Amino acid sequence: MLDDLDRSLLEILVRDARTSLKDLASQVGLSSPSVSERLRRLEERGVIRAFTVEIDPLALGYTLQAIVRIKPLPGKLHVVQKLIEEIAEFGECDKVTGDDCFVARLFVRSIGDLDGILDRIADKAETSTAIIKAQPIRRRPPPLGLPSASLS
Amino acid sequence: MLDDLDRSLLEILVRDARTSLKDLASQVGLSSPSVSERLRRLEERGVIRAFTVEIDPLALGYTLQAIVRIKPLPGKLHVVQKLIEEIAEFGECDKVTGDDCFVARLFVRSIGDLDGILDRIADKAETSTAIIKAQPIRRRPPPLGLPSASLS
DNA sequence: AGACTTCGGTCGAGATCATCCAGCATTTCA
DNA sequence: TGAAATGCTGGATGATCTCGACCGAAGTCT
Repeated sequence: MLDDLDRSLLEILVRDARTSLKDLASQVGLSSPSVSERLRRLEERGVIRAFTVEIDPLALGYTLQAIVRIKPLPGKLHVVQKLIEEIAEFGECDKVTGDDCFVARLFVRSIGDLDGILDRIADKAETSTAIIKAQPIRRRPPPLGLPSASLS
Repeated sequence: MLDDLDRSLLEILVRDARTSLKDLASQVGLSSPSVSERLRRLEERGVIRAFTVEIDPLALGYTLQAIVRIKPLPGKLHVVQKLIEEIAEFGECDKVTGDDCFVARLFVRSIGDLDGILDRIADKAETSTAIIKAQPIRRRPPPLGLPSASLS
């Protein structure tokens, strides 16, 4: 499904999505039209979901991040999910197995904001919040290697 | 610190990091050298942490994701943190307040892999794992608006 | 006030890059 | 075996980026 060249291209683009076709081409040993075509197909197939930019939340004034576990009250699941989606400060949300239904990441500018946002769901769900003190690993893709690399 | 033009540029780039300088320029109403200079400074200041590509984990064979809460045994904190960093399948890890010290995202290709990886830290930490069933919100940046938009 | 400096911007020319197209090698399959 | 499909290359052409020169507004110093 993905060959070595595709993987090399992805690896380079993960590090710098603005690498020119020419550079990509010379790094993987192809011509630029070939690279262009490969990227087009990777996007088309959905392997590449998006070219994007990673912004430092601090630069936008978000000095605090929290992981919030959210357990909607009976019958409130959909309302809560919709609410979460609408609150732009939620930067990520997963629906998981187990007692807490959602695990979400919240960006806030102050403890006050945190309180304000959690208040908005307080009557529809139980929440439990953990403030992020450090980020040992920031978002990174899973290993690009062949399906066998689990025992690194 | 960031003016409206910077914010517009970031907004465009979040959607497509490969937008050409010329397009950026015409969309925000500047010349391309100006845009180029602004991007350079945004990178230099660390506002832009990276231009990157978002890859569908499924395309790499990772059919399963889990959120793992990890509570190192007494004295094992640093060993555990190092271990997590070294295991490439951890796609994200935050150190948080509260009882569980780390909250991490794990990409795996199968339940077997999940078990294998958790085994590697089982003797150094208590873990509790929640399988991700759906992703209501995939990674997105916090609102780019001015510091006041918290009460959306 | 007037002169100087800095900062961020424009413009235009030359260099660089992306894209289009024709053509070629390889593979697949009836 | 031959036809079709695939994926590559190289070169021409048009688009884009970069660099230097210059400009004007705003702040600073005498």
